[in-house]
Amino acid sequence: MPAGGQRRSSESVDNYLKAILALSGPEERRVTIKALSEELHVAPASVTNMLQKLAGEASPKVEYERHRGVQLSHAGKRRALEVVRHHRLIETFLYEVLDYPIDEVHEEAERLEHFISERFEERIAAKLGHPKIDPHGHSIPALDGRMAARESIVLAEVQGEGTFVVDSVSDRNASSLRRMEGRGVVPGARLEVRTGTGASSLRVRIGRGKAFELSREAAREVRVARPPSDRGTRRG
Amino acid sequence: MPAGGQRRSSESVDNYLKAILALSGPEERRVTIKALSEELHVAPASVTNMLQKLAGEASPKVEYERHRGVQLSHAGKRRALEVVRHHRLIETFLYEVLDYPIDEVHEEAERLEHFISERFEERIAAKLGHPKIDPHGHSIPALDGRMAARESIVLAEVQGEGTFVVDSVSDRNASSLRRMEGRGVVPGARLEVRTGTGASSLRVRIGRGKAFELSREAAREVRVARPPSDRGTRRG
DNA sequence: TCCCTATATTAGGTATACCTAAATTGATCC
DNA sequence: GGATCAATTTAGGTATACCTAATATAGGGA
Repeated sequence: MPAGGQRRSSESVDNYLKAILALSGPEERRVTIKALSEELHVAPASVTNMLQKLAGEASPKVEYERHRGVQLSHAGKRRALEVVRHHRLIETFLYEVLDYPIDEVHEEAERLEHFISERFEERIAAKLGHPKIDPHGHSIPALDGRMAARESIVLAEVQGEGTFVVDSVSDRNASSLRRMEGRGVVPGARLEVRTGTGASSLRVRIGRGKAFELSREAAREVRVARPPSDRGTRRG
Repeated sequence: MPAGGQRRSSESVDNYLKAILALSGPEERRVTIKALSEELHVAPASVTNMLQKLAGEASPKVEYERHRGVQLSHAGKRRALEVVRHHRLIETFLYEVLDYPIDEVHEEAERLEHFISERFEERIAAKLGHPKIDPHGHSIPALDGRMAARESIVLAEVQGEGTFVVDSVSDRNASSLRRMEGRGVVPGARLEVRTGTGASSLRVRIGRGKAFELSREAAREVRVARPPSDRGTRRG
């Protein structure tokens, strides 16, 4: 037997499942080998191998057809959501209970998510009051895998002007995350887009603060929603 | 590269180092392949292989000579103590902060000890007020590897009668640990040995409770110390 | 001293999960 | 309808960490 991370349904497998879940989006499109290869920083050949293995198991975690990409099976989606639940609960726990800086939360969770027990999961959830949202603004899947759908759009894609509420900030890039926090771009903050059309950067304002520039690049990390008062209105 | 538990100084290697540390005792005797094989539930041949690998590294973690057993090198001891520190801090944290039952703490710590970051270690230590003892009564090594020496003896080896303080209860056997807790055999408890000579069981009493029988087998899991008031006296 | 046995070692294999290089496929472009 | 090319797949290899079976060795007892 290998290293030890194995008998426990495998860190690698978990990462493939999570990546497929993330890349297939809410519409659950098929995911290509290339996309997975880039997401996971693994050679395409290795991805093919792994998918063939996962598709050939007793209860397959993916549906895979040569040259046609993959989709999660029911079992695969279940496991992927469980790992996402772990990840987001751990992030919340590190942030709320252990006072981690927001930008260090992701990396630790990325490792620990594979190794915590059901009991650990249950205990931190209880300690946190069964949170539904993590510190980045992402929904935490429930125990049964259900997850609140969020209606939000990528800030970089906002056209024209408008007022929004910050929905989430991606945890993938620690330094960007740190800068966002420094500028008050945190979930729940009121965000006003001043000028957005076409330009390579957006001019935005947080609450009543001073307006500042945000590159489209950086704005790709942020999702925003219409403020509650704005229901049904369309302006952008 | 293998599963993922590898780039991080390896779960397996950590477990070998911990086992050598535990088996070599305070006198740091050489440890045999057989002892390690039994401790780790791994075939003797596998142990030999691993030790040869560890001894042949750039900065070797063990000193190994064919047919003469192993000892930890300075680096190896350092790492082993770091893992023990992780283990005991995690146990304390699970018990104190997450309200784990005492008998579930070990298994979870056994897994997580390999994967937490320095930051995590530092945060839980701070949260707990830099504890020196874990919930089983074991000393927690300091950051620099120093560990308070404890003067205690195995309860099973007590001859005659006497009054003691429970020093520690082994975490290796969950069900035994649970029973001990049920009877009040927990670190710090006052324990009186009523009759002990030769018999296959001991008659003991906790505090002012009712006396009960404890098999020598079970008593091997418990370490006791002379009560503070009893310094210098010898009775057993 | 020599043998015998427990202990240890070597030799050869397995599975996971990665890699590179070579071969194949499918889709598009002319 | 065939060529071209990017994407994918196959083939063959690496490292870790296990395993079993076969072999070697050390140290005690006759």
